Amino acid sequence: MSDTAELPRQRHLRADASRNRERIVDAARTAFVDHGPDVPLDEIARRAGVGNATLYRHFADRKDLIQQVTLASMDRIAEEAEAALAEEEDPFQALRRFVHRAADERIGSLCPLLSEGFDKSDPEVVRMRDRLDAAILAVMESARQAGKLREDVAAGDLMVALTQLTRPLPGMMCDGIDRYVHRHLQIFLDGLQAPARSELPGSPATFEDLAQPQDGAM
Amino acid sequence: MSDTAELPRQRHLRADASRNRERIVDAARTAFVDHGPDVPLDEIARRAGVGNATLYRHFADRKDLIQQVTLASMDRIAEEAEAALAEEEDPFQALRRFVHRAADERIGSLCPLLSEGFDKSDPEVVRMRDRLDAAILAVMESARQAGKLREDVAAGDLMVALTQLTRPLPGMMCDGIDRYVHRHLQIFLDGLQAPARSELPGSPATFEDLAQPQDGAM
Amino acid sequence: MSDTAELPRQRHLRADASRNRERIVDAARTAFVDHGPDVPLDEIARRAGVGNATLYRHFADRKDLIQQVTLASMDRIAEEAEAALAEEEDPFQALRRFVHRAADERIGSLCPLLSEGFDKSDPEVVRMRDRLDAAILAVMESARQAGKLREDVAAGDLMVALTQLTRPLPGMMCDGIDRYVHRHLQIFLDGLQAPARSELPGSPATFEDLAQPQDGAM
Amino acid sequence: MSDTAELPRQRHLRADASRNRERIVDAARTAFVDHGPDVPLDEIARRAGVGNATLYRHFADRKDLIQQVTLASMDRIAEEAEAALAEEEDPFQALRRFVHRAADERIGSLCPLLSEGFDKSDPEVVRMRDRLDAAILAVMESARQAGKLREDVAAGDLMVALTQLTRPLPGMMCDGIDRYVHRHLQIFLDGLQAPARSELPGSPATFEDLAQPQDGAM
DNA sequence: TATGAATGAGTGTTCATTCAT
DNA sequence: CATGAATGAACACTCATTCAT
Repeated sequence: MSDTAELPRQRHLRADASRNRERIVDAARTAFVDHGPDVPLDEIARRAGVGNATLYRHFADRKDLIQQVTLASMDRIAEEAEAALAEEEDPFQALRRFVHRAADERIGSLCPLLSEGFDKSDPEVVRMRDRLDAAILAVMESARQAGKLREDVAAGDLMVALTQLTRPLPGMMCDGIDRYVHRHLQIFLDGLQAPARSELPGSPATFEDLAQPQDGAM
Repeated sequence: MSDTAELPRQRHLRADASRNRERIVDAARTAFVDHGPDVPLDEIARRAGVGNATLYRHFADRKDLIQQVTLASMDRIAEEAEAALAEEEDPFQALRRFVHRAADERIGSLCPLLSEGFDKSDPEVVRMRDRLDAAILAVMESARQAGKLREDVAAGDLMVALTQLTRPLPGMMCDGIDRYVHRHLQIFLDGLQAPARSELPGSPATFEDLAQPQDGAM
Repeated sequence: MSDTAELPRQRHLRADASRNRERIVDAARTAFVDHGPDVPLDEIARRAGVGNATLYRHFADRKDLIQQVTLASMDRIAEEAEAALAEEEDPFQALRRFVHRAADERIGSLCPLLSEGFDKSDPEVVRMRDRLDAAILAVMESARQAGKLREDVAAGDLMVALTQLTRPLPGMMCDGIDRYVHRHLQIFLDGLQAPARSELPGSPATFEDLAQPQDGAM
Repeated sequence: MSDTAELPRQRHLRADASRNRERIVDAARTAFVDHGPDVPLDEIARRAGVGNATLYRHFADRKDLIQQVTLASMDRIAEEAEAALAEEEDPFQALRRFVHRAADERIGSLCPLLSEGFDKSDPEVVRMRDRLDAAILAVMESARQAGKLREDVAAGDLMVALTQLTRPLPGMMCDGIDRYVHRHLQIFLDGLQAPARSELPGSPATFEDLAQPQDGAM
């Protein structure tokens, strides 16, 4: 009935069960942001106000939970990219807006989780990645067409740098790092602007590159 | 016989004990880089080829080990900064060189460790931080004097961004992230160049700011 | 017998969980008696027939377990004192009965545990101590009124001596010390009888004195 | 102090070695008194001002050290008994004096150590026990002959009670228990005086009984 | 279905004892 | 002979995951 059709894991989910699932995902994101990726699952369950076993009813294990949380985050970020492209007149300004909004989504505390044992072959993941890839590519391509974005960077470069620059420092309150995040992103964006002020080593990293564990490219 | 007067923890350290200490510190740095800051200490001991208790003879606990490893790394990085300033003609090129060399030192996998329960009042730490601060400030000031470095950034900005951009993604082979690190640093450096292409939010972060847990500045 | 409502730690405790808790407390008391206060908690769990983590679900740490075991023991001993006073005609005989019954409760292996890191400010402990204090005082006062108990002793004296004389010798089978316990208590009781046969050094120790870590009195 | 010829462990012991041995035994006794029988051997070595390995050169293991410390203590106590008998006119006063002096020797913190894995067949132990037995028996017999000591107690009773009443409470500073020790011993001695005020359960425990691990007697 | 409870495997840390200088 | 160093075997405690109500 409601538009949960976007993540139709289980077809017929009881109303309270569906609500529990939502709460767990939200609690997990918050917990990851606050205490890092090793936060006890019991803590997440506690924050969500459910028993620990309920968490396991919805998510097979920690990896699965991370997967779902990450998907939800990617969904939001893709929306940000799409909105930025649609609403901003200046293409490079759209890129700036997207980047800063993604930072506010705490993308840094979630995307690193991608790397652990993340199942990149999961169809859900593939679908979401493609969507996000497309959205970001669109923003970048628009800026590039306008001559505002340097030529030697690709979407993968942006995502990795964005992720890294917004990662919480372990043990440091999020407010600690937050003070710097937007400054550094702004500097990085300045570096992305055309004309390029230096030559980059290596080759542009596309989104697909992120999925490949091993790469000999240089 | 000039002893290693630089870190005179214990006066008379037996030759083999000293060798073990070195091996543990080395193994720890490698292990932190490979598996993150939560790597089991037993794993570190195993890599160092010593028993676990030997590790505890040299380092009171995980925090202490991190402290020592970090100090060793800061030492190396300070040297890099000093050497870059002394040997490079172009002041901004000195900054570039320092940043890329620091990345090769895996600074990203060590300095974040600063944030956890790091004892910032430790005299050794204070001394090393001051030295590193001075070295980086000298590089930056030189570049600034030459009109190559934007005005609205300070040493703390550089250190945090450098740290973040070089952090290993947990679980990802180091080679994975390494592919991007130097590209991103180069972009960031481009963003640092004068003239500034945008206005930065917040205020420049000095080295001292990094030591303060709570800051209301924005 | 005290009703179980006296220790309503958790409101709704599942039947099996409650049974486990009981078994752990019992196993702990036995283990403390058999192997002293440093017996591995795993051993206690093993005796109770539960996993080690189950023990930690019920008791935060060793201190907590000791606290609970001690409380249970104090409860039983207080009952003994109350019963002795109520049922024995001869007041000094009531004292003798209480002392010997307390010995059978293995009080010696538990009350010493009071001294370590025992949280004397715990409301449960305070309440129980006050109850035990009142019960013993009543017995002693009754005997004193009858002119059977020497004047220069207080409840603290009795408790400490009772505790010491009934402590198990580490490593000695309990039966080893048991052979002597009741003999020695009987002798001690004889020494407590009025008229006093000698003058005691120091001053009577009240129950409150036992709670004070430091005392200059002599 | 008895001449050192009594403990001719090693025939030709270098002067400094002999001094070290003494210091270790002394440190061990103090450490046992202060921190209980589980005090780390390194702590004892530290107090003695020697390396830990030196301790192992003199004593095979913890058990051996305990054995030697106990022997030294028994030696002192035997002397006290002999001196009391020789110097006091009133036989029961001799008993009182011996008991209080033995308490000052912290016998309680050492004799319990007898029970653990104590090698009772060690000739040294047998010899010392016989000597101590004889000394105490002499004191008691003297008092009994004078009609001052009740008939139904033996030397083993006295030693066990004396040990128990002078044991330090774990974790409680020694001064804590010290306040009570002499009071309780005095009461116990009063209970020992003839005429007996009650009938004792069981049978008198001789010194030999203490050596038997298993006893069905009652 | 949701839940509290149970559990075993894992980690940090200590300590008795052995080794090498 | 004396010592600092090394070590493996504990033990306390945690947590992801499974079980039973």
